[in-house]
Amino acid sequence: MEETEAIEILGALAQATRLRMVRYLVNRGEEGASAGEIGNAVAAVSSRASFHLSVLEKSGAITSRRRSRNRIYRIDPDRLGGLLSYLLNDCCSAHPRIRACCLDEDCCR
Amino acid sequence: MEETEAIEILGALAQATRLRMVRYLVNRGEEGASAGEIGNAVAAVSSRASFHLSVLEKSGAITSRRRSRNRIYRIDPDRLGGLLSYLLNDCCSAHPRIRACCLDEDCCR
DNA sequence: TAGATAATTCAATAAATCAAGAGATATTGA
DNA sequence: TCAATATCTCTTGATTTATTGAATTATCTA
Repeated sequence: MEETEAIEILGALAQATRLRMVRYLVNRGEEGASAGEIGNAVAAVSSRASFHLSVLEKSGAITSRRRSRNRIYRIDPDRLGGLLSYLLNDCCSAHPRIRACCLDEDCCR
Repeated sequence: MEETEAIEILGALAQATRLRMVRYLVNRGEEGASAGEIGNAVAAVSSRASFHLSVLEKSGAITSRRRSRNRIYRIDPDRLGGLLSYLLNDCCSAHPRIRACCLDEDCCR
């Protein structure tokens, strides 16, 4: 992953509404969710939800496709995994202590 | 880790100069580096380096202490590890595919 | 103590981001 | 085609962030 791509995803995640959207979509899995459902889940009015979803999609963290009247959003696991790999393996040179935190859920709180 | 803490670190990392600073500091390890060295390494004038270092320190990604005339900065591995753990285990519910990317450096590019 | 060095703070400006609502667009079904 | 539904785009204003150079603070050494 390129630095500019990583920065775009990091910036997309660095916002409470958007981070909650990602968390919600991870739990929805393959099924995904419509913009309306997501907006409801994170308490955002439709225009706000649409804006934040477009930021997430532009960064590549999520994908979408239209299904009837709805637009269904899903996370892109490879993309999110790619970001984590970039941070851990590339930026942090697989630092042993940082790596241990990822493997062991109870490591760093 | 709290959501607000994670967002602050994500926001700190979502900027090219700061991400390069972190990458540089990871490679410096325990030894750390002075503000001047870091500014040089990332091609930032002193006031800009100071500003970005303070953003990183405020987020908790790095720590500092004065040593003689210099201020020495170091990464906080537990804090960075905590962020990765938060993203992987908490936000992404240890999603198998995302997790695989972290463990296998060649998984998601 | 005076001068040199290292880093931070300040002031000014430019740019980006966020929020909410109004209106526009796309899709479906009667 | 018309009305209803779902989503997106645009506008406005407020807030935050980034950049630069000048001024300030802290520290060391001759």
